[in-house]
Amino acid sequence: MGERSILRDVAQAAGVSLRTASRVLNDDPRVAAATRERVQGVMKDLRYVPDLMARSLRGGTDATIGLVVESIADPFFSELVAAVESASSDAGKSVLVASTRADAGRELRVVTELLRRRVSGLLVVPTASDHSWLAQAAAPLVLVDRAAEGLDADMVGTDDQRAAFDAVAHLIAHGHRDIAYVGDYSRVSTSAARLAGYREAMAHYGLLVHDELVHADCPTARAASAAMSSLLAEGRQPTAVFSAATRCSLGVVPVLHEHRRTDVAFVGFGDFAMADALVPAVTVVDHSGAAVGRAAVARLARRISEPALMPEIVHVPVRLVERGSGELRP
Amino acid sequence: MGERSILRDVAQAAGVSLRTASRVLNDDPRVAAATRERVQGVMKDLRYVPDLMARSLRGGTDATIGLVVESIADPFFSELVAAVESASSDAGKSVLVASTRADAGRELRVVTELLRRRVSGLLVVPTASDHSWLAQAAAPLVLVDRAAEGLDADMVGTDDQRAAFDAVAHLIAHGHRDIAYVGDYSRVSTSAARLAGYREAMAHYGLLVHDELVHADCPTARAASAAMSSLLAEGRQPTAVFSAATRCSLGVVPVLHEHRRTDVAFVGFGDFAMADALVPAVTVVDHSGAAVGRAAVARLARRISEPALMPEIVHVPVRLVERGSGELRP
DNA sequence: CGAACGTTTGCCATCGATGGCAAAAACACT
DNA sequence: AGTGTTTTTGCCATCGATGGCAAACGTTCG
Repeated sequence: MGERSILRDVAQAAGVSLRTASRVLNDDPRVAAATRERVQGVMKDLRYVPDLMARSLRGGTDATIGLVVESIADPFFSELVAAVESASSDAGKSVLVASTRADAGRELRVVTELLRRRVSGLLVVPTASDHSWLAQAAAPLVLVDRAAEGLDADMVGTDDQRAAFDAVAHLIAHGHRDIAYVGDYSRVSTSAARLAGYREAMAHYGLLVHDELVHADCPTARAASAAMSSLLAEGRQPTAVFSAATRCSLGVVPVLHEHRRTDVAFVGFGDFAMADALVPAVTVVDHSGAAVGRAAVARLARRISEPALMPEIVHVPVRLVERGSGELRP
Repeated sequence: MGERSILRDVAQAAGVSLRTASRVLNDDPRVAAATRERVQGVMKDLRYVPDLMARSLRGGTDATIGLVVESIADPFFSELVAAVESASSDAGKSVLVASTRADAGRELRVVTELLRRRVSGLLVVPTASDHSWLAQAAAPLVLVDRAAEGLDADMVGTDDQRAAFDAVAHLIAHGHRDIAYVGDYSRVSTSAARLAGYREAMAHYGLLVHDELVHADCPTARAASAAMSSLLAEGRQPTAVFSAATRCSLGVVPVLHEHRRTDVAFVGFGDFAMADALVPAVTVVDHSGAAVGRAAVARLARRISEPALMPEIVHVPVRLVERGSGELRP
């Protein structure tokens, strides 16, 4: 429970001025080798630990980055948070997390709060709505996973449309023509892009999109289950299904198993826990939060050091993990 | 864009002293109503936002809490992080997250880093190893999920042994006698407690534990899969399985399905995404990170306001979610 | 030996907000 | 009006570290 010692104590004990002690702390070369060693010795003895608050106040910026996501518990975002924390920590920065709960008001509040902390940079997964106010933010900013309306800033994410295109093209290449789509509402911009990719692939290979096979109204696993059940129960039967979100896959896949319709080909957007243990193992687009998180941290570091950079869109490559379910033939 | 304004600017513009402006900011009653209004008006006009670094430096403590977990991406921990962020945010505190990657050295580093930030409190999921050094920590501390060796501090978590006991007793009540155990190594203290609960239940109901049915060596889903496969392939056949971790369940359940042995009863420790969509739906001990997180934040708040409190162990109740797989009879 | 130079070191102000204390103002009352 | 009391306000120091500048030191050279 020893009193925590400050730089003044160190300086005093070493018989030097505060300024010199500070120099030693910051590896300033303008310190005689002997003095440096003496001071460092004292620092060890007193178990001196620099106070980051003081440094941040003086320096005008804190060695933390703020990360704002929609929901921390979501598998994709939790991977993202983990990767961001890991990469930042390696770069000597701590991470402040905050969630918006998909609420624009709350988003404004948490971002403001982070700015008050003088974070050295911000990573934000924008919630759908106007974000021009973010342009005022006095901190380097990188958008993650999706672009923000009314805001020209760096964006690191996946090329959703292209990834969806590839996934659907994969199914088409295996002979499927009646391919169902199950995904979230199109007002979520990433969902819209994935649906566009689906349509683009169908069109590109000269296939007709049957609207009854398109369910772009499943925000939850439960909704996706219902959608899949109804697809199997009536109307034109799909020989393959493309699920545009992990949440949806978690609803669709069990239904296929339950109805013993594992003959229906399946490709999901986003990996999930049991995917490779099921029979057949589930083919997915490897939409990993980890890769996006790492790339976002890298881009933010770049923007911090070179603030004048033109805003840029960075697309993290995704790959199709072929495990069986996506390679079934009709 | 616009220069960020500081309290001095506000004071100047309102024609009052810095101290008075500060009083207005902190709702100090010793300010005339008229003055207060004038100052508040100026604050609005200048879009004044107080600097938290300065406040923290002066106050000696920052309105953040530090959260240290083993791995952020793990489903249990990500729920925990989400709940902690949510509860803290409601209490006006930000959250700094850090992960230990199950490395004692890294744990020491990240905790030290958080202390340098003068967090107002620490929530730590200790990695197995001696933690007496944490007693020196100059910040209120609450351990989460498990106790730490050599450290007498608050602990908020589940009563693992009891929950495991109940789960196994549930299987026994449904007529099972040959109950297999699949779980992580016993050097993880929570795993040890769960195994103890299993043994206790068996003993309590006069059943013999067959060592060949006990697999306490599965740190991953893959290992659990292998364990389950070998259980089904040879030797004494279990009529029920108790999986002591979500990770393990994610390995065991697919194997049961793959071998079409869904007649084997199953109870898992920890809920997971597909559990209620499978057939039969999976009975689990609802070991939710959310509840633990909320309780931990509450306890930390209490400890911050009353530092002299005796350390205490808080057990968050868990309940058995009966969905079908655990109610099968032999 | 003193000038001129480079190397070390130290003093003071600063970042932005808050706490202690005292001064000023406002009010009550004899 | 004068004194006492309460309210309202302001000055200054402080939290801990760092930057600018100047002073002290040591060295080399004319």
